[in-house]
Amino acid sequence: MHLVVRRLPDRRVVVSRIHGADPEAGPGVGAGSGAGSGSETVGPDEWARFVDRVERDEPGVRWVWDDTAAWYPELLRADVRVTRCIDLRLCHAILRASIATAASALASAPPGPWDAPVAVPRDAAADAGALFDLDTGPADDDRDPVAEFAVQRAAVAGAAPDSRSRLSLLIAAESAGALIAAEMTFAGLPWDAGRHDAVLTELLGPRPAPGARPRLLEDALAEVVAALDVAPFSPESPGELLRALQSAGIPATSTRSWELKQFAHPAIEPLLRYKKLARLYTANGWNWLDQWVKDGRFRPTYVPGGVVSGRWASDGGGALQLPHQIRSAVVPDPGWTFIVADAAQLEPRILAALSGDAAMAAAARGVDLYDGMVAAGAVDTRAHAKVAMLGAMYGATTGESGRLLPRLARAYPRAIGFVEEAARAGERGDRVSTRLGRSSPRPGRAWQELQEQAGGDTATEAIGRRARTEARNWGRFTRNFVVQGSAAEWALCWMASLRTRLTTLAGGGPLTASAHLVFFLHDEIVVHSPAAHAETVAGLVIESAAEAGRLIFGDAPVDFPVTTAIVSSYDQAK
DNA sequence: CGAGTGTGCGCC
DNA sequence: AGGGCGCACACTCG
Repeated sequence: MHLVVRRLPDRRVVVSRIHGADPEAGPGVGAGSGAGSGSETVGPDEWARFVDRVERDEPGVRWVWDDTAAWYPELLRADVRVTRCIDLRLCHAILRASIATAASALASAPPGPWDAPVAVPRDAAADAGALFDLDTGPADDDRDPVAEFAVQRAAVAGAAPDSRSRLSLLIAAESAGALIAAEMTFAGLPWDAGRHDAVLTELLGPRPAPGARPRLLEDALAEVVAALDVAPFSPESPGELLRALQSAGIPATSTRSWELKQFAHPAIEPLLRYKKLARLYTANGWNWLDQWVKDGRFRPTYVPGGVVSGRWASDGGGALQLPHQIRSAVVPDPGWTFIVADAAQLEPRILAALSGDAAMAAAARGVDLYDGMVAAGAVDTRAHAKVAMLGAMYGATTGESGRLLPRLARAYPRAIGFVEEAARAGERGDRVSTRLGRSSPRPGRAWQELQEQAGGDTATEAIGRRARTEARNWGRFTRNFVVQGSAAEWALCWMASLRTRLTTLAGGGPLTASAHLVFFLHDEIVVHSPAAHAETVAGLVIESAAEAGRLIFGDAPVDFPVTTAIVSSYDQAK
């Protein structure tokens, strides 16, 4: 297996793999003939050194490859960093679905090898030869990255002028995100297993034998059984639990905690305690620790673009759902510290900027947007401001949030009108787009058929009701999509800007020898940094947030303040 | 017995 | 309630 390197204008370097017979006799770098003119081949043993040399000799180089997750971990293990890349797989997905490139050849082509998900070994780090042994996913022979890159550039070039610049930014940001995701997995989140064990022991009792319940869980269950005056049962089974509750006269219809909370019965408190502790035990207990924390690091796989809105997903260990209960186990190395930063009220600020609502932008001028709304007299309390805004962005129609909406719409007609319009578009079956041009998917076949049926002559009352419900459901999705997705773009730009600044600060050397990102959670980041650089890094985090706002919204008068905390464990932030 | 679905709950 | 996820477990189905 050899690697083919082809150079394009503008310091683009396209890399791909060749299967089958070697185009060159020996390893090393040579002028290739087998892979076409103007290309070089690089032997697998030379690959990391080759990239390192090009990065040094040709500043500003942008690597173009099919899938960052398949190329970059190998380089990181060799202490080689990449400054910029284009991740063709991620960008293909964006451009194929974007309304702004709907007329392109890329969008109108039938599904091809670039539409298939690429399987990457789950634990690439444990499998040193992974890069050269991939035998899953589409054959590389079917995926010519040079041709794909040309098709993608043509798609962007064919878009309307302001879409063009936004899509270019989106593509760069998405690709930078892929680099960051690989780097965060490589670095890992520093994790103190001893502290984690201490938290578990305090809350649950000592680690039980396999199959047994922890002592404090057992105690809570005994209290539940006594209070209900029933025979012992297994609360993990919703059926058994429901029967036990009902036999004690509690008219529960489900076993959800929020429903059980409303019943005044002595069994409820220990039952809720049981559920809380059981959750900790099963989701983030000793088994989780054994499985996910190795050598003082938690290394989840991040999945850039894993959510349709452009948010990241994660794979393994529930990285994006780390409960606050165990964040005290996230501890920096000796002599190092964490900078934890959080974008304050990101989504409502994004909405203010998206909609150009001057009144909401004014409320967003201060540190706390919700306080700003109260100060402007739009709502009476901060709690009301928050619940009303969240309701507006999520599409709440009833309850407190629904009642506050008219007031909000009077004070901020452009902002509320913006999300309402996104909802109407979804209800019609239209697609919507984020600020930079990521578009929502079309509703499914069943949805469209239902709407058509409801519009026909033979539609029954029941069909009409179902169609309207489904239309409103899809409208809530598109309503939220524009805000959530644009916020995800802001966060990508924030991280990408910060990554560049941290690289400059480091001035070279291995990734983990200087300040580096170790965690990302939608609107929050954690940097692991030598203690001496903490204040500097905090400053870079704030600069990067300002740059993200400028990149995406230009001179729109909306601030994106971030709170930064320099802490010696993750739970100390906020 | 394994695969798929539903429930409940953690995070934003 | 109302958007987006991942994961563990119970349960169902073939």
